[in-house]
Amino acid sequence: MVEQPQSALDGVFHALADPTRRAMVHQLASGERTVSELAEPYAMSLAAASKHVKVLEGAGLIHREIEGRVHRCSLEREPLVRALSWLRTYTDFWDARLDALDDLLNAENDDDRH
Amino acid sequence: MVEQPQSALDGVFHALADPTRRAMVHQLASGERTVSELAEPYAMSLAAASKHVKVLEGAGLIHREIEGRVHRCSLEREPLVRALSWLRTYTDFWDARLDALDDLLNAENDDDRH
DNA sequence: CGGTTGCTCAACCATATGGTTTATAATTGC
DNA sequence: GCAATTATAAACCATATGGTTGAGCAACCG
Repeated sequence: MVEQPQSALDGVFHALADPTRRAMVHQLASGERTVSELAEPYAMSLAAASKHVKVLEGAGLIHREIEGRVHRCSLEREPLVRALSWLRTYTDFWDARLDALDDLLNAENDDDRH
Repeated sequence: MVEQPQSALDGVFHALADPTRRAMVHQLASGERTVSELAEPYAMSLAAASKHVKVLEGAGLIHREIEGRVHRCSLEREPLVRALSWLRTYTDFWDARLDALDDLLNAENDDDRH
């Protein structure tokens, strides 16, 4: 499988597209959790929750530390930052466009540089 | 319960999970595009591209203006901001944890809250 | 008018996804 | 050793997704 820089975002956004997985991220934000702990809030089998954890892990969003029979999961910041950066590119661009419009509307000078 | 409208994020993250759709967002960042223009760079049928546009529209990421037979699409900022905010919650939280750790390492007091 | 363009819709197909249940492996505890 | 706990794997199912082709429709053009 050829991993292109964009395909990393595929996994991250896809992982975050599921409300259960986002809720798991939320849980992990307050500290490490075992798979059982992550699964506990949801009306689904442990196996199903385990799959969600696997998707999050595959996207790099969590790190798994195996301690005996317990799998302890923790949040990884980097993929979140990468997704954030991607989004910011476009929200910032929009801001820039709005700013430019604002500049035009409030124009004191017509300094037109890019 | 930080987030009730989680289903809105479902659509946004799902839409952004596809590289074609992210590329379309990229195209739209530099201005309005017709469906044909959005479809042109990709090795897929217009119908397929049209579906992608529909997904983006369904997620609220683009607005469609019909001018005669031409559908002119423009980027909507708000869903991007919403996704960004969601992500920032967790990257910021991480920062906070690192800050807290930093505080611990430099500890002068054992303030023990989270 | 008739042809072409821009786009969507419908039907279809292969694969992915999210869930289930049952089975299995490894660890822990009595 | 045996039983319970923690978690994954495997098989299965329904639905969603992303693509195709072909039809159809409205709008522009000559």
